[in-house]
Amino acid sequence: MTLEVPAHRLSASGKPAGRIRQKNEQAIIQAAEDEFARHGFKGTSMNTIALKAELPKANLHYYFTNKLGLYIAVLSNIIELWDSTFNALSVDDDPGEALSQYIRTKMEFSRRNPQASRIFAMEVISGGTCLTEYFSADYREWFRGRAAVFQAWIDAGKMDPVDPVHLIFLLWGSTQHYADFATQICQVTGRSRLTKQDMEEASNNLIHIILKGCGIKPAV
Amino acid sequence: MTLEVPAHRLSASGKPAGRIRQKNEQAIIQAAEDEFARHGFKGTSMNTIALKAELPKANLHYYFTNKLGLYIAVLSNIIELWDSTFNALSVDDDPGEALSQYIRTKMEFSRRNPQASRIFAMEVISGGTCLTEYFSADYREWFRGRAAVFQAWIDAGKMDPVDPVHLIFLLWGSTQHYADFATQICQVTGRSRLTKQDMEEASNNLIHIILKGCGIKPAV
DNA sequence: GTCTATATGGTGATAGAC
DNA sequence: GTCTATCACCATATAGAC
Repeated sequence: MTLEVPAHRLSASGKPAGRIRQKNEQAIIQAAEDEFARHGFKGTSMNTIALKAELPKANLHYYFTNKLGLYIAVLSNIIELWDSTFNALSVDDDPGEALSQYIRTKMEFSRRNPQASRIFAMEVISGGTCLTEYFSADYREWFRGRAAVFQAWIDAGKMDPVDPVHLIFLLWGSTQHYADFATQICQVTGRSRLTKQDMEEASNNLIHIILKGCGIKPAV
Repeated sequence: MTLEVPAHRLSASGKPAGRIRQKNEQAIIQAAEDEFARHGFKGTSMNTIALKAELPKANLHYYFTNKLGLYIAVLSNIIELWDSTFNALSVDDDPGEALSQYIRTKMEFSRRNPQASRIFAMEVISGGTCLTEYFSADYREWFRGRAAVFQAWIDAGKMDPVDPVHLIFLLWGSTQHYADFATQICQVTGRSRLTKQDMEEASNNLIHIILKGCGIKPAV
């Protein structure tokens, strides 16, 4: 369920990477995340990334061969974190408890890694051509497995018979909105940034509406 | 509540535009929408737009002076349509009726104008620097007015005391998700595109969960 | 392993012929 | 009003010195 790490991410010999390499690669990926989140793939220049990483431009090509390789490396870094929260949901959980926890975790993730969420969003919005490999048959299978958890809760009479697929989209859409559209949210609410408290209030509201809307008994 | 139309959108004399001009400008804006939605502002080249519009590249500069002017023209075209649906909500409406109608309208808009939604999304995600003028004090005032409608419904005991501001974000986020993340939705569900029927099912699910979640009596 | 210097092609924009 | 020809610049990428 992760993007395959491209061959050129390994050191030329195939041995584990050295200290300098690790440090430099990390600095480059960090800088690239900032730039890709703000300008997308095509809109980002290797030069800007190099300046931000405080490394010669040619080094980026040394570590990642080309721009696409760097972009894929950034994306795979992100996606590894991404689905893990959603994997925590299990048939045996209490729906109210599990969903509340999921929403809080996802919102906290949105608060701490807004750029990760934004890069993923921009990639999908612009057609997701770099993710075709990721959005494979495996991914569909994984998604069906996740939807099956909700179906099991429905069959057990623990929640209303809503469509599990659309419920997942509601969960994803409503939580990611706080990372991706933070600029708009700040503007209309007159804030300069979303605080931890803002996000907790948002979580509480989402939990109230979604749980009640699905006929789920709230967690105690 | 609309972006000011730049002076250069008027013909040089200030008179209404001629037929050829109107036709060419429309073709350019249409082509620009496609490209900006796929590659963002920086990632889009005037050349690509010109090729898609089947016009000489220099014509774009003739009609819109520069790239930013064209982008703003596209954005203002979009935003005019955008808020109009949300303005329809009024204190005197029945909440169940009005919200159901709003969700359906918004989803139908997402289905018919996915690119519009995506350009707006990418602009906001990447910082919204071109929208600072639009996200003005006026916009905050307008937003507060919209939130007040929900507050009035709450005060009248027609719905639960949820936070109106977060409810608006839930409405925006959950409906736009179907336009912006259509690629991901199609991949996980194994569809090639979202049909009218898909969107109606999605609307029904959203309406069920959100109305019930807010303690609103469903429309008859 | 690292970085300077450079090749090659695409970018936004414009001058000036029609 | 419209479009051809061209500018100055910046993009990605690489060759080769250290």
